[in-house]
Amino acid sequence: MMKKSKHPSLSEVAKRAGVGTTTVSRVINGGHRVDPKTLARVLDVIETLGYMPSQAARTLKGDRSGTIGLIVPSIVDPFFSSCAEVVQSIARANDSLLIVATTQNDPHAEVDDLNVLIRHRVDGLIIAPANSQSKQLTDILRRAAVPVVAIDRPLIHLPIPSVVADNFNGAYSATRHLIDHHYKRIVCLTGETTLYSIRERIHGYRKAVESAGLACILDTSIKDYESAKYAIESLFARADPPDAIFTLKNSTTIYAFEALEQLNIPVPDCVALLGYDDFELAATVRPSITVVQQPIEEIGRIAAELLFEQLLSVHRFSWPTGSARPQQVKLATRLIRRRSCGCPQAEAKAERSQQAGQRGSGRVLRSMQER
Amino acid sequence: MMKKSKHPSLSEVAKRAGVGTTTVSRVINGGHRVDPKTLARVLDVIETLGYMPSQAARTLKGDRSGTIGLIVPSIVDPFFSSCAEVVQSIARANDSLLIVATTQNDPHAEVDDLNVLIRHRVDGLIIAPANSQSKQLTDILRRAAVPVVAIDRPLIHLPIPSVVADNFNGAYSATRHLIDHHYKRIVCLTGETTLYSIRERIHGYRKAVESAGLACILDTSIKDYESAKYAIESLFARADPPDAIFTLKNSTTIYAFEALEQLNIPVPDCVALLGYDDFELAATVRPSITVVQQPIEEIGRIAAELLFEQLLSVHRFSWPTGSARPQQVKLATRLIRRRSCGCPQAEAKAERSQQAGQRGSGRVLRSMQER
DNA sequence: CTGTTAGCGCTTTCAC
DNA sequence: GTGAAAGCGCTAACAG
Repeated sequence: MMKKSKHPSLSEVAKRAGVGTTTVSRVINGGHRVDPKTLARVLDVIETLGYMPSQAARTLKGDRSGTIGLIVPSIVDPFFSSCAEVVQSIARANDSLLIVATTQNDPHAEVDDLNVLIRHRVDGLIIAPANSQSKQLTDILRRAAVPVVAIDRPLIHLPIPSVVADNFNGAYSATRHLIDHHYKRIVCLTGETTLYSIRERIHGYRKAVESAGLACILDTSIKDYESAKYAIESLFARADPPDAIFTLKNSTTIYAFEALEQLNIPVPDCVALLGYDDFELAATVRPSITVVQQPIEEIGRIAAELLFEQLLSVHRFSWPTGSARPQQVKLATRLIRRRSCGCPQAEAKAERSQQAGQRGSGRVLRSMQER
Repeated sequence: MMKKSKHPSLSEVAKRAGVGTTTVSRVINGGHRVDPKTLARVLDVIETLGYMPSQAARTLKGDRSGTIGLIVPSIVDPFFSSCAEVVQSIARANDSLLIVATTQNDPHAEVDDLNVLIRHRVDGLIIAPANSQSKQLTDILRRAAVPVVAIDRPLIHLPIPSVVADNFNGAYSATRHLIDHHYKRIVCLTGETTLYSIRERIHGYRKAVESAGLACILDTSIKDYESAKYAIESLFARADPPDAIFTLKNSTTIYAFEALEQLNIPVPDCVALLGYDDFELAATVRPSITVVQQPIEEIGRIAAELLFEQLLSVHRFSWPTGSARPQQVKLATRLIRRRSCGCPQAEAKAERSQQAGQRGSGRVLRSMQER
């Protein structure tokens, strides 16, 4: 004979304990104002039955669902998995579960994910929008009236807070660094030019080279190792090969590094390499790679904190105090100087402690507020 | 005047459309057996109101919650984030959301997470248990009667399916490979010896060295770069330094690699290095690192498929057909020969295509079934 | 084809 | 301290 149903319900507990449902409810919510003897008995029944309150019922009753959603392009991408980890831990600290949905930067998938999450009545949402100006996305968000924080890429057309890195200045000062090294032909390699972050970086690069009177050599065709190798090969086949390469994305940096090695083009002697976004082995490969480091965990942490701030205030007041809320947080990046740009070798030991020490040191650059 | 409530309900839609709730319900569930004109009207109202059915209500009503849980040590760990990504995509294909919870291998956190997920009535669960033989964990799982699949580490004391890599043979043949290179003093470096996977690898290593009549030199103290460096330093300060190092974990491999470089111990000339678990730049660093590659995505994919198989069959029958279900899937690993073990350099181009080609080629070694 | 109705499991007045 | 009862939003019998 098998027990058909799945989970015991509160009323079953009440029955078995010989009390009313109210009492059981009180017990599982802290056990205040319950007679110690009753309390003990109810707890005992709960234990025996293995009772677990149904979040579905609670949610239906009007409570929060106890979940927040995270919509990102990918979860294998170290940038977003780091964010996810931080967000998850903050969610846990706020008694919430994290639902992760990935979009591969496909606006269609993004809208789908968003709708599903709304059906699930997530209490809040953190999203790295594939398209910063998607009308459809903002429409849904506006209607759902669910607290949202955008990360990595702001969401325009809508007064919602966002936490992003200062892509423009990160790229600008990186390029400046190359210029200071007296490189004259600095090429910029990238792909995914539809993304806000990449665009900002391109602007930073362009601003730097142009104001230095240098040529803006931009190749936006990099999609994989093959295209990177092809691009580099072509560049070096020309009469005026570049003397520095600035890659705007983690994977592009790696592709370029491998291609240069494959093509026997010495770095930094023949060409310098500087990448946007740090990665685990950037200091270990030879030559070590100079990069623009983003305060990834800070982004996740601040976004999550901003979100739960909203959640709590929404709980208290029906609408947040008149104070300006939608903050646009922009975090400073750091240039990590290693060998590939031509800088003298940093002592590895030093870099290690340096890396450890700067954890979570991303500073808030600007924190404008406006409705 | 601000609208107080949040989401419109089905009955509001019904009222506005001048129909009964059943009709609306039918509409949002495919719109079958509904008069086209009524259908259109209802859809219109839904559109206007921005109505989104409440999953909470559906779940309460007895439907599946449309969520599955994933409990892993960490989400930044490439191994688990890869699993997560695959699982998420399969979940989506089955109209389910993925809730991710991380434990940092802390059994306490694990139990907490599990309980919360059960409260949320996840339809199924994929878990990489911190402790394969946790009584508490198995008790909860048994009672909750929620479909579960274990990954990376099996869950004993309970007849649930698991999908793991063949750690023993992976480590065994890796060690054999070093032995075939005529190394005589093969040291094994690791930490986290409480984990099933690590233990299996140690067994594989031990079996190989012992049956070859070599010494078993095991250092289980590696926790970070410092400890790795210290261990290696100590080993080489001895009269009989090792001529090969076998690291059992991704991070350990990297620490060892960096420490060797730091200590100016040439690889593979002075000492060979072989690591368990492949990583992105293993082929790019110099020397490139020979590793045991695990079929990570396969693990995630098979686990998710196994899980949804259970979910579907549970739906049909109240209990799965008498056939043996709890499969213990063990997937073969591959030894990727690169330079650090002393093998001649593989042509990089070849490795690239090789890597691409072998994606998802993890073969099922054994697939035993037993109640 | 369509409406009425009875709960799903829980919280929450409001009485006792 | 405690219980009875009214829903939260939805689905699924049952009637029509």
